[in-house]
Amino acid sequence: MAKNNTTKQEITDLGEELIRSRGYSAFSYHDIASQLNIKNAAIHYHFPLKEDLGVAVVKKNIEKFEELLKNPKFNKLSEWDRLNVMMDEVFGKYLTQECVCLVGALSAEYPVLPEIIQEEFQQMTSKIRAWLASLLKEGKKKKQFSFVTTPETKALMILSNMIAGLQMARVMNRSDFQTIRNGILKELKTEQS
Amino acid sequence: MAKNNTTKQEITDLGEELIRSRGYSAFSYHDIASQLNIKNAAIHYHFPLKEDLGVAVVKKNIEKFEELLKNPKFNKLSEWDRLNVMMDEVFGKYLTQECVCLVGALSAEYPVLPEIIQEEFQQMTSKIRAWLASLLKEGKKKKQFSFVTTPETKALMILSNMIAGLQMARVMNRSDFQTIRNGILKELKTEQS
DNA sequence: AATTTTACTTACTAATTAGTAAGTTTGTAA
DNA sequence: TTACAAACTTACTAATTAGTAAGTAAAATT
Repeated sequence: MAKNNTTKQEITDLGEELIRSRGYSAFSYHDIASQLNIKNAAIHYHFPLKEDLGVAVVKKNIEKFEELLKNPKFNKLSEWDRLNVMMDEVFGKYLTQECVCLVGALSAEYPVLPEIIQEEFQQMTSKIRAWLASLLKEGKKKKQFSFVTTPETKALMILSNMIAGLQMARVMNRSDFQTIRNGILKELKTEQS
Repeated sequence: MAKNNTTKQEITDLGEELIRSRGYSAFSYHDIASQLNIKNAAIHYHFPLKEDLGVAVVKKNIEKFEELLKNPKFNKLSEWDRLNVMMDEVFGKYLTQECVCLVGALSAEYPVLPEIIQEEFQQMTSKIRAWLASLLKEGKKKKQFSFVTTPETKALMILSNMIAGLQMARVMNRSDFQTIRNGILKELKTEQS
């Protein structure tokens, strides 16, 4: 038929949304099929195994992240502004839906994920960590950021604030994420080494 | 038969471990039955619905937490030491297993939890948050802690560090949690208001 | 024009799942 | 000692699940 050459992408996008809202274990091919008005087997045509879809979702996020890092406009920004863009684009943007970030969704159910997803997911988190640590290091050198720990430790702390900030915002108040976000920025401004 | 009057408790304990390691959606009554050498229906005898077991697990944790808060020995400790005990008892103790804390496990799959579990879980998180905020407030007054945000914000930040710290430790390095823990303490020592 | 490939649908299977109904055995109370 | 209740097991059901095999229609290739 080939009436719709974007079905595969629609499946990937909805798959990601379902992973972020319900988790990898808790979403089913039927959820996707019914929402996209296609049949179960159509999803299996594009992604024979559920783990194939999972890997595609993680890979898509890695690519999106790497494109952001290569974006010249992004790289012209100050360290401070790049941190803000990261917080808003990679994490805060999911606040409007009842979603968490992909890192938060997948790390919570890490032991039950298929090995191939675990491996891809490790790649993703280590890339984000490494980038954030280098941003913090550079920003500290330029006196934009102030913090007392190593850049690697501060990167871990900010990342965990983002991840669980979204999770907690879903349980209690939507504003909890913004509260945490503002707290991070305030500390980066005022801490002393 | 009544040969074992602790079966119910064993089910609750294993249920909690499974929720923390695999998640609420991803564990089944069969997992419990096979590990405890009992039958499926034996679990349904004690907990007719899966959500009944979920609620029991959350309630058990609330009680454990409240008993800690009422413990005279615990209350004689300094704010600094109470924070350390909380970090180690409520969170860090699960590091040895491939588990996260209950807050991290349940908040990640919050939207798919039965309503009755959601409500009980909200109680739990708000109690922890409130207690931590008051500890930080008191500790700041006594010059034990130093931080630039409100105690409520700092409580949120430390909590999210604990929650996602355990999640990330499972994905990357076990030591990530300790790194975050030590970072929190270092910042509390050295930040300026 | 004939053939093959793409992108599906129809129709299914086998496994896993929460949950139930009807027993069975043991301990306890009358 | 009889009745009853507690704590199960046996044996099931209905629903959901990932995954498959075979067919079909349109599009691209030859």
